[in-house]
Amino acid sequence: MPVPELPEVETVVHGLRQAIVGKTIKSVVNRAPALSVVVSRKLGRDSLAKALTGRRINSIDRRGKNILIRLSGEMTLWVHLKMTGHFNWVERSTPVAKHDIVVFDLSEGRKLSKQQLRFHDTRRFGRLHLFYDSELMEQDGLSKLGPEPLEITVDHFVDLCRNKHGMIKPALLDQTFLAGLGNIYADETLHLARIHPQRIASSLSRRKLVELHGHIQTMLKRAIRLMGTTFDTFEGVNGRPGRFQKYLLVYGHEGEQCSFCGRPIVREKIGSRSAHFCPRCQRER
DNA sequence: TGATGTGTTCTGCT
DNA sequence: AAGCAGAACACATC
Repeated sequence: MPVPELPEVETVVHGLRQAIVGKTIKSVVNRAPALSVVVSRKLGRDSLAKALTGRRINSIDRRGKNILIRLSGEMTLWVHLKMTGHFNWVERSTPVAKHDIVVFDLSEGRKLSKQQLRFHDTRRFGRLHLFYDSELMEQDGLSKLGPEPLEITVDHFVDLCRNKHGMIKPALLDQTFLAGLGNIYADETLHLARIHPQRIASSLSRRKLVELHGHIQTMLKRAIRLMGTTFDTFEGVNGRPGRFQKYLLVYGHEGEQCSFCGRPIVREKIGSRSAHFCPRCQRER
C-alpha cells in the first residue's frame, strides 16, 4: 500500500466529505495510545472523546497532506495520515479491527448513522490533533508548510527553486518548501522533466523548472482524477491505491526499461531516501 | 527470533 | 542560516 501523498489525501478528503459533512459526532471511542492523539491544552483534562462529542462536522479541507475537519464551536480536528493511516466508513456491525485506533459514531438529526467512521493505522505514525481554530495556525506542522503544488504559479515556483541551494529531490520532499509531494510523485515528475534528482535546484534552467512545474500539476491532477473513480464507494474513504498505480514509470520499477530510452531504471539513496530514475535521460549535469 | 524496510519529521552536526 | 545525515516512530515481513 502506497504512503498517502497529496492526491491520496485529496481522495480521502472527498470520501470524508460525502460520508460525514453535516453529521454530528454522537460518541467516540479512542483506543489509541496517547502519542497518536494531541489535544489542545485549553481543553484541560478533557479527553478527545469528550471534547468531540456533540460537535457538528461543518466542512473538510486539505492543506498539503493534512486533513482539516472543521467542527462546530470553532474547533478543528487536524489529521495527518503519515504512512499507514486511513479512514474507513463501514457498517456498524463490522468487527472492529486490531488497528482501528479511533471509532466515531455519527448521527444525522436524531438518527444514528448505520455506518461508523474508523481511523485505522497499523504503524501508528498517524496523528489526530484537536485544537481551537484560534490555535491552529500556531502549530508548526501547519504554519511552516510551503505553497500548495496545485496553486503555485510558474513564476513563484521558478523563484523558489532559484533560491534553493540544495538538491532538487530533497527540496521537493521538503514540506516547508512545497506542501504535498512524497517520494512517488517526486520521482515521477523529475523523470518526466528529465531532471537528475541530485541536481542543485538553483542550477536548473528556467526552461527545465517550467517543465517540472507543469509535470507536477498535470500529474497531481491526473492522479486525483484516477483515485476519484472510487469516491462514490465506501472504500473511497481509505487511502488504498487508486488506478494511478499503473501509470507509474519509475517508482517501484527498478531494473525495468525506461519508457523514453529503454535503459534500466536505477534506484539509489539520495538525501537518505530511495530515488528511482533513468541515469541516461536524467543527467547529473 | 532478529534484522530489515517503509516515509515523514525531528534532532543535531557541520 | 542552511543543508544534510541519521534517528525515531511501530509494525509487517522475511
